[in-house]
Amino acid sequence: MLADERHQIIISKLKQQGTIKLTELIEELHVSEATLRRDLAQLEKMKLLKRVHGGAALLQRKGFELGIHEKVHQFLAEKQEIASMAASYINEGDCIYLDAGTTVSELIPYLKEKNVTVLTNGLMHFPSLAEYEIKTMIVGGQVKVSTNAIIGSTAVSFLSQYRFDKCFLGMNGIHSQLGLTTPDPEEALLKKTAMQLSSECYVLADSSKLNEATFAKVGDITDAVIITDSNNQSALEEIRKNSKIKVVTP
Amino acid sequence: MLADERHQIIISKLKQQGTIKLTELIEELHVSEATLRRDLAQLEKMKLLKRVHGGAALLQRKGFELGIHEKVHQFLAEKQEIASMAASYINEGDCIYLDAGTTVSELIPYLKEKNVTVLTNGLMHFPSLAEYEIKTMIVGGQVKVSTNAIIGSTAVSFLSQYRFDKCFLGMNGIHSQLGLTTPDPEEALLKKTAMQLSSECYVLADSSKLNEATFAKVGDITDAVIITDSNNQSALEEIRKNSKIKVVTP
DNA sequence: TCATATTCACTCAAAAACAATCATATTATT
DNA sequence: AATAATATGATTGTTTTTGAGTGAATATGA
Repeated sequence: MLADERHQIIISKLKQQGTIKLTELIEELHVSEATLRRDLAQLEKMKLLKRVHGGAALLQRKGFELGIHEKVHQFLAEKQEIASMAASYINEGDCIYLDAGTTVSELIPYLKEKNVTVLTNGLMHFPSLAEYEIKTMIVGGQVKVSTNAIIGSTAVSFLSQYRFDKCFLGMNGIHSQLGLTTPDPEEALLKKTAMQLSSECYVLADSSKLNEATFAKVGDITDAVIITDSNNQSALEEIRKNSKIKVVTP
Repeated sequence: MLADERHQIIISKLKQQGTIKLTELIEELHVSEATLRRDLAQLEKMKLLKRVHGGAALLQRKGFELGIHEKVHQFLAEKQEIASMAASYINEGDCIYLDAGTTVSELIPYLKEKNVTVLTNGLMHFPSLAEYEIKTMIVGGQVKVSTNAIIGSTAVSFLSQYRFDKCFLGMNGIHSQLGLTTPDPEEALLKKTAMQLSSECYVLADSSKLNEATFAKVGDITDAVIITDSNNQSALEEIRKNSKIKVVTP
């Protein structure tokens, strides 16, 4: 077995389970302990993992991938369905704004064939955008570490130099009376700005966000097309009355 | 069997399995080891695969993690020494600009205790900056996928809204007559802009860059303090004459 | 705290893979 | 057909990878 192959297996197993024992790897790959140790040492040097006593662990940097591990898998199926529907609204050559957030992330795989230009404030989207070779611009400004989003007044004024065919936003609260809300006022302002600059606005949110409200208001529910799933029928009916809402069916 | 035929088989098998062993190919194609080695060397040169010990692997240029890593390890010890010296020039509370590039990356661990504010155009720095919880701003603009750097006119005009105490730049060529150079004119322009906006400029480059020149000129060697290692004495003497150069000793 | 059991880092020798060279075979050109 | 250009295969010595053995370092449980 090639060393490179071993490395790939180690990394993929790590990503699956978060940590891995040396003994486990010995059994599975049928190579000596010394070799595996060398492999781990190399991979550590490449900053692909961190060695711990007895094996290795993912290095959870607060950069690109953090938080993802907990959040990303929640409602993953729903998020993918939602993203798939959202993608159907995109036309060839559109210029679109992608908000930070995990639901919006799921939209990226659909973008390649649409040949779009993307502006985003979500640093976590970048690896994926690069993978699909999508023409990308990044909003300049201050980085909010906890969400890997770029926010602040600089970001707002940067954003206002552009116009978009469509914007795709994540949202924490969608309420029939209280409108679209998100906890951080800075983020709210950026979302609001993006909406004003876009011909069409889409809010992507799983149904757990329906009939919820958080601190800072972004806009009214009529300001955007809301795309969500059907796992929260009671809330859906409430909101359906007076909004442009699209519901994906599983 | 035609050479071209072999090449196609190699590539298709690679795409199937991700990696391939040389011994495997020998058995399957019934040609000598030497020939296959030559084949792999050629295909590698055409960037259709990457040779690894024992065979070959697909080169995954996807996103971040790989591709860069080959470079990361070259001269790593030197880069760390250089970064360490560069760090000694930083004062508490400085506002600094960090250029994209692997050498500059090594500077980041030293920044935490200095309590600096960082503006950078290097997306690859972000995970590390986040890890050390450094106050960070990102330059807005177009992303150049191959280097994960933000460049272009937007980036330049974004940059010019700021002033820095120090800037730390990577550089591809440092030549006593031809000055500081880098292959991409867009990147050169951004570096140049950063230098004009900074009170003090530092160029971080291992000694393999000395007495080399590439396409686009950034400035003269007197425009910045050059920090390099001592592994290229002949080039050092040439440059030492008329520049502010600092040499780290291993 | 101590004793025990893992786990670790290091060295060394064997094996595998490597690059370089040269002789031979194949193909192209005149 | 003769020659040149290229591709191939065998041989060589060198480098890299590997696995086993050793003692030191670290965790675990009494």
